[in-house]
Amino acid sequence: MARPRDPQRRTELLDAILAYLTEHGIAGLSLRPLAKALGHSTYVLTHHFAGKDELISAVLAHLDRRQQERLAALPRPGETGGGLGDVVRASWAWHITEDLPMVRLLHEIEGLSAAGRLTGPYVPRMLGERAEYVAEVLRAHGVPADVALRNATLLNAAYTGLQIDYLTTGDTERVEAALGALADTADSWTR
Amino acid sequence: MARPRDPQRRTELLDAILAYLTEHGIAGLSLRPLAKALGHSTYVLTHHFAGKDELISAVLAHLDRRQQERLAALPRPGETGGGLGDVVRASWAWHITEDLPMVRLLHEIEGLSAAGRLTGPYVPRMLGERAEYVAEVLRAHGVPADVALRNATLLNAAYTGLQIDYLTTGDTERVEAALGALADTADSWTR
DNA sequence: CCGCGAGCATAACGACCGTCATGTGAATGG
DNA sequence: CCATTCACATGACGGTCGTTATGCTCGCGG
Repeated sequence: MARPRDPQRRTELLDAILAYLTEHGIAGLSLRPLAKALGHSTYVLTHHFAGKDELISAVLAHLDRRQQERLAALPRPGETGGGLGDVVRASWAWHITEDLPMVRLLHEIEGLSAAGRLTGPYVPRMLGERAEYVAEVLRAHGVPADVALRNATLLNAAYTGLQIDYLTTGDTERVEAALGALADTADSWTR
Repeated sequence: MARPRDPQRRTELLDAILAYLTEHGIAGLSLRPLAKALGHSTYVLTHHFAGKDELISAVLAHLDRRQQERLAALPRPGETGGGLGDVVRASWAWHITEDLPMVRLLHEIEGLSAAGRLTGPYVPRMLGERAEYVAEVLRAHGVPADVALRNATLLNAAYTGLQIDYLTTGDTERVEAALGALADTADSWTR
């Protein structure tokens, strides 16, 4: 036996690919420009991943993992402490000011997935994990399980829709007024 | 002078193209398969539209027009008559049972537009027209203009997000419970 | 009824696509 | 230290892409 495989290489590549995708999108992805941006030949991509389709699946899985970490790092307002609206407001501020390219990519992916143009379990899984986070917070505040699930679904849907609205129209004032109302509603659920 | 141009041809083509796009998506659009589906050669497309980019712009403009007609045909609940929630429930039922492929296409387009991968004024304009319809209904019920705009934004965002959730996860029960709550909220604004 | 232009097919162009066989060098377990 | 395996570049493959030059047909205005 000789030279063992480097188990980190794949993750490094996925991080670099993800960074590339946040700037160039995923819909018209082409392997040659991607490889060039990574400073390699296209063979690196077909070697570590079986082909383009498998690469995209791996990227979605990686993205799912990264979003899970993001959720886990979020404050989990219990029966004491701040409300859910604070999480909404803080998330919005972070997304808009620090993480816009990634948010754009996520909405491109969600749109393609909703259109049935992206298969695999990762996108529905990401939606489910977000819903579960919110529902858990609501239940911790004594909200019955079915109401918690319904309101979590509604809150996430509205948040997503407002992001799309903002990204599409750029109308900060109108969208952030609506976001304020949404955050207030979320607060009213946890008080 | 001879044979005058047929002014209907372009609209006929756009309708046929739109029908094709609802089944095959717009992200990976290729002229050859599209032309074949129309029963023509690709030259029909480059002849009536300057090129692929202009064709897509024309399709988006056409789609915008079709959506305007849809909005105009919607009931306009005034100070008397049914509430806004009824419109929400009826729209949902129609979208899910009769117009799913078009809804899929619209979300693919919105996602691409939010990601900045689709230029032109048509997608933001469509969002604006939907918002204006809802805001107008709210104002007709005596809601102050700024509140009407804010709630219209919120309602449309939530509706869009719920559609994406449903299209992605297929979880009818959970999403329709949330839709019910949303429709009830909309009713409470117009009573 | 003639001629012209609209509508369209055909076929070719160069560019780019994803994939893969082959070759090379470096690293490591035995 | 050597056999082996990984990591990667190179270059070619058949295929598809958007676009366009050329030419035919057919329907209307004069």
